[in-house]
Amino acid sequence: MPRTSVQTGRRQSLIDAAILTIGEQGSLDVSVREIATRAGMSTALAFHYFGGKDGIIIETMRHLLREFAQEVRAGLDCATTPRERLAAIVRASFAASQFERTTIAAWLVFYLHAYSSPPAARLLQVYTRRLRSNLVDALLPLMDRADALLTAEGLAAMIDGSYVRHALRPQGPDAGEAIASCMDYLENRLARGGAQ
Amino acid sequence: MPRTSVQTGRRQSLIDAAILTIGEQGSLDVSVREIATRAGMSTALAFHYFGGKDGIIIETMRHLLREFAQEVRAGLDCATTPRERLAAIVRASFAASQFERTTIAAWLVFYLHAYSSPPAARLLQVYTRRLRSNLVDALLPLMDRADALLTAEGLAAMIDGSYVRHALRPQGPDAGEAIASCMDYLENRLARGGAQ
Amino acid sequence: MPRTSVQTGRRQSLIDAAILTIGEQGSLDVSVREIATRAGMSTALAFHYFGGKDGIIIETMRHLLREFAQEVRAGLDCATTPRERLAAIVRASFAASQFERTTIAAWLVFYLHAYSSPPAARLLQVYTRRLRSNLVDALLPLMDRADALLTAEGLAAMIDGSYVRHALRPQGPDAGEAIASCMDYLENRLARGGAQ
Amino acid sequence: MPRTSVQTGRRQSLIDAAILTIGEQGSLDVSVREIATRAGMSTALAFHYFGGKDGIIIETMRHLLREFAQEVRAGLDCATTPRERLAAIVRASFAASQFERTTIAAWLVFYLHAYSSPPAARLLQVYTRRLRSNLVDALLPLMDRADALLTAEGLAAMIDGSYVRHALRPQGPDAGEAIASCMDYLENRLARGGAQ
DNA sequence: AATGAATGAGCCTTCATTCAT
DNA sequence: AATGAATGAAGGCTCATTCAT
Repeated sequence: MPRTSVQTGRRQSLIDAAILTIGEQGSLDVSVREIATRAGMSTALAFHYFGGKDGIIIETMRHLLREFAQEVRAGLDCATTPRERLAAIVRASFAASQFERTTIAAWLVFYLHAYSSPPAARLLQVYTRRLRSNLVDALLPLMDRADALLTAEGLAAMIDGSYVRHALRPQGPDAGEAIASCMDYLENRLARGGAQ
Repeated sequence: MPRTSVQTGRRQSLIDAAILTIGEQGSLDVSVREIATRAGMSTALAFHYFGGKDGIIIETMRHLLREFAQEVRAGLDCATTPRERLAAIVRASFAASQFERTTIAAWLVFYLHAYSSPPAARLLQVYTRRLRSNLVDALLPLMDRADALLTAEGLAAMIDGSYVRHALRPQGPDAGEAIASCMDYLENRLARGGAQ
Repeated sequence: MPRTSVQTGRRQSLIDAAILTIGEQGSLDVSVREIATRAGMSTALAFHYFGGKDGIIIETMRHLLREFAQEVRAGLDCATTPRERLAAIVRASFAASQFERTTIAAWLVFYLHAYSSPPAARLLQVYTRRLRSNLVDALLPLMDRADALLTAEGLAAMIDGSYVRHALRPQGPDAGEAIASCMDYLENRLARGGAQ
Repeated sequence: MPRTSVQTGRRQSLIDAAILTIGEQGSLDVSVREIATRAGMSTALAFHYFGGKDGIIIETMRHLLREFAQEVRAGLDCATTPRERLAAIVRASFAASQFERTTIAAWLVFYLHAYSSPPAARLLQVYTRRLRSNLVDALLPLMDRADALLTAEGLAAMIDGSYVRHALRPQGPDAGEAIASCMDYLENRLARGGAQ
């Protein structure tokens, strides 16, 4: 049977609450009770919807990844030149929906979680690979394959590093600076032809 | 009274076990019991030495940071030119003692922990600032102040990003590649004068 | 929402078990586990209902005080003359529901607990004051205010003292003797007009 | 071998610390560590001297009882008439060395402890009986045996009750009032011949 | 659909106690 | 005599999870 709209709404509330709670705490060591309370429902209902804490975690992760993927797709749809495509991917990474203190922390938590949880690792890998192939595809018209691979890896590292560092800044994250850093890296790679 | 050598040894065992356990689990949500058992002592003794779980965590963090600082200092002592100084810092970041799967994960865990724990945040900031000033000092002979600040931030992001990404790779981290990436970033910044 | 009858029953079971356990042990140093087991429920459920050990203690104390207050009220309702009112209060103090070895010990434990626990002290004071004003009110028709205050205090001391002493007697407490002692004190005060 | 004076001093320090700690806490649920620390020695030394927590408790109790017995004996030595003997016993009960907030609480704690600890009960009974026979002996010249027994019991209850009640008063205990209450009780019994 | 009741497991922590020095 | 090291046991409490309603 199809999910009722009420169910969809409840599920979404719970995922939102999970991101918030996990992000604030900077850890998965949060109780289902707290998440459920925040989402305005009983613990038992959260279990009913997601089957368990693991379900909540995986579903929350999936939500974050899906949102990011949409952001990327939307950006790519409006881009025509390779450079525009690259800029779109970078911009998507720091889009408003993602680049907020709490959400950043949640991202990092999931990164770490994937480190020891196979299902989480699988989930993350799917998106990681897709992003990587997006980057390489956009770079191939601009350089040879070897350079493209290195540049993609470097850019991805730059993006992730900016994520981590901005999350830590007391003054809060700044998407503009992060994007500028990444694009600067990219421009330098393009200008120098990746000569190492 | 001075710490006896047996106490020092026990404390170190426990810190090592903590890094291992936290790193493997990718989380601070590990029991003191597991850490203590791994270190070959009773839970109660761990409390006797560290006062509590928080004490263990903070002390473990301090150990990691101190070890990194030593690595940096050792590298800087052998460096003469600015470029060598920069390379030394980068290399220290991926030194063998740090850049191992488990240790990397522990680093990230502490990063996240600082996110919600003031004492951890203070501790981390001390080292973060020192590293930053090391980078800027080494860059100032090579470019103007504004560029130096941007480059330092970018290089730090590149280092952290490489950390995160290498931790996730199924094939395990590769210090050589990470160092190459960071040095490439640096060279490009130097060559182009940071023109954005 | 109103407390379900099952909840009320469970709560009462736990309070009864608490009185028993605390009374037998003569101390608050009893484990929640023991109380809960005796009440036929899990430790976790005890926490669910009472929020913690403190909650159990305070609620148990409240129960004891409430029961005593009811006993007093019931006695006063049947009394018409001042002397009858005084006798009623004395009798209530040694009523069957209160004057049993275990319960007496529990009373003393709570007395002592109030000594170092502000919430317990507050709770106890409310009842102490009410009892005192009951005594003084009943005495005022029989003597002047100054004497009434002294007599009330003396009678209260006599009641408490009988409590303590009877609790200690190997042969167990004897309500009749205790009541006789207290009434004798009272009669002497009335006969001599409290001349000191 | 005889106890060295150093040992005697240490033991006394520990007993004093025990009275203080137990009295403040209003409970035997205090750690040996706290007592020992307060007495300025290590936990292990406390064990060395007293054999265990039980030893500390019993010895502390014994100290309190002995001190009280001395106070009584000293008072009786100066008394010549039966009335003076009775007054001496009452006064000893509220002597400065005993009637202080902390000490009172400690007394009550031990009373309760005797409730469930045979050794403590035995100890207490010895003194209880001696006090009782002191009272009866002093009363026999003034009334017949039956009345003397009742009066002794009543006076003892009055003393204990005053103890309990004064310990609880926020304004602190007042020895003068307590003594007056007890002597008033006694005078009334003597005047009326204990006619019940 | 939704929730309170209920619990076993586990965690952090403290404690009384012993032992080697 | 005196102490730090060391531990098994126990306690209060929380949590993920199930179940009956």
